[in-house]
Amino acid sequence: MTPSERLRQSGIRPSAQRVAVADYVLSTREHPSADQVWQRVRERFPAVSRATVYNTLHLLVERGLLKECVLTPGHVVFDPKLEPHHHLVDAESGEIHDLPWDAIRVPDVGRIADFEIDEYQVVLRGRRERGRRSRRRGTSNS
Amino acid sequence: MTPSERLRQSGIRPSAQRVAVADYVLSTREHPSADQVWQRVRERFPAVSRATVYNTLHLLVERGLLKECVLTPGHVVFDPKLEPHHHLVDAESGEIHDLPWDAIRVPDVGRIADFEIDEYQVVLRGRRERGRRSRRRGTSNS
DNA sequence: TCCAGATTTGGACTAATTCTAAAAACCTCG
DNA sequence: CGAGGTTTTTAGAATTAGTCCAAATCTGGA
Repeated sequence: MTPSERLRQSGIRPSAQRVAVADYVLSTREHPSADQVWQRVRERFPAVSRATVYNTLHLLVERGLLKECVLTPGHVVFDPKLEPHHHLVDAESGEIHDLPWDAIRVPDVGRIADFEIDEYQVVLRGRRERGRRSRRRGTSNS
Repeated sequence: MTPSERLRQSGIRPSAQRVAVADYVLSTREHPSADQVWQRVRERFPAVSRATVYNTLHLLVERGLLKECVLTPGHVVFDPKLEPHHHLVDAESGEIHDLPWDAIRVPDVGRIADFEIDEYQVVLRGRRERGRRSRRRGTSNS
């Protein structure tokens, strides 16, 4: 399905600007920030304003076509992968990698205390291995 | 151990301002933001500048006395609990709750792909139950 | 075509954080 | 104590990410 069709399906009128944003952000695996999206979109559509990019991103999130995630301080990024998955942050480069849901099986957390859990994910931080294969216990990053 | 002693132990000179910050932030369970810390500290020490509070918080994080965490967009908070644990975010109030490490047993993630994992935690989002006990599958929040 | 509503725009505005340069506090040694 | 050097603190300016706004532009339907 084309981005334009997806927009229409979600009740979003596919204006040229929106399609330009969607074209990029709904297919990337780069976990871009809003400003990175703006940069990208301006390459092909130099006139888009920042406000339009922000508006569109929020619209896409609202309609469930895009996910927003915060994994590192002061850095909100967007992720078009809708299926549940986990995230691995490279502590050195800051790069974010998706991990398939089944890579880590969390015993089902239907409820915890008196909370009903809407969603959850494991967030991992680590660094690319350079040969040495030590292994450490996980620690929370709170 | 007093906050002042802990500072000294970590090689941080315990100035009055730093002690005031540490007194609060190293013992709270509120997951305060930097500005909340500033508010708090000013109650007892009206002259502290915001810059000092930020400096001190960073120093504490650097020396490992405090953890910084981002769980919601545009909201960095601090957590003095150093032991590994998970986090549960109340989707309605935004409140952050600590979950004991053993509340969720993640099968050990020593390595994933070619990454060495430094730390990890499960981040959950949910809402306080009001009677109805449906249960949903977890979904990532990416 | 014309209109009402939807969309986009640039710029002003805000909030959070960092930076900066000067002032204040604090050691240490004589 | 008192000078001199280092560390810390301070106020405010600067920066960054993001929001808001009113005006201009566009669009689809009658």
